[in-house]
Amino acid sequence: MPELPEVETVMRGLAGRLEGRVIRSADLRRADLRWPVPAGFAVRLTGARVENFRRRGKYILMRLSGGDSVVLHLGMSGRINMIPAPVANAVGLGGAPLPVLHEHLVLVSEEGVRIGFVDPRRFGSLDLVPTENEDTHRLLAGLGPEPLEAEFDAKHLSAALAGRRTPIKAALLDQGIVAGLGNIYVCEALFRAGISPRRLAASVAGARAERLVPAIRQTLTEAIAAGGSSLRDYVQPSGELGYFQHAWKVYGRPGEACERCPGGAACQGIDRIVQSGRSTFFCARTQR
DNA sequence: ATACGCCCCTGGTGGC
DNA sequence: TGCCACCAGGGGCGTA
Repeated sequence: MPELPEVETVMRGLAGRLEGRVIRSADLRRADLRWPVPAGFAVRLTGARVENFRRRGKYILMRLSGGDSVVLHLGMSGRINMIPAPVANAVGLGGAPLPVLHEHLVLVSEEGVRIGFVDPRRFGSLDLVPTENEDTHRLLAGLGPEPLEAEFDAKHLSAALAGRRTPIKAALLDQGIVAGLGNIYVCEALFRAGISPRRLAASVAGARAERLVPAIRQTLTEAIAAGGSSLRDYVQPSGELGYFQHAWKVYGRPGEACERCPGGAACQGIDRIVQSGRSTFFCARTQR
């Protein structure tokens, strides 16, 4: 599921409820995620105060008093369930909370806010790293620049793509080139930039990179403003749906006319192809 | 160094 | 109704 806009939305939701709060209990129910969750994980969280959050690419970092940062990745199917503190003396129908399938970590704050990390496919991960060394964590060390920061510009992108003989689609999915893009937003950004996903990455350096950088920025910024895209299982921590999926211009819309092809005979509609095993959606007429 | 399959895992959907 | 193939927002790893 989650690409940069969804991860950002999840992080903001967590920050709103947890920042400055103390974790009363941490219950790790499964440790066999993408990688084994380290021994003692839950103990290190229990009693710690949540200082603040940071997002790096698709990773959420939760900084704790005591010097640890939790490194959370949502994988393909990860999400956060957040239940506000129960009203005093409230009696639920039937009492006991419904068991949540695939809920691997449950945190309860001192105020009684309940945070659940749910991840059916278990491609997500949980780890700890000293806050002062966050960026040296093995999963973060190789990440490219943040696409919404100033450091990400056409000059940097051109340099990163130089000599790359792989399709631009694959290059943009490479988190070492730029951090946070996934299958949906790469398709959308390439459409906006008018660049074919099949074009060799090296040939995007230059004028096309000048178009691609703002296209990526705009796509991500608009998606964050919409609360991300809700597909299948993605919801904001509050349970609200993101609505950016309604703004997709090519992703998931094979056969439809693209908005830049007003019904002309030259337009064959939005194409779906497979690149490195994953679906790519694009307009063959307007993306070159 | 780069690039491409394969694999990890569960669940939903659509065809027969 | 049942079964099965295929698809899904990620990404590390082994191999060529």
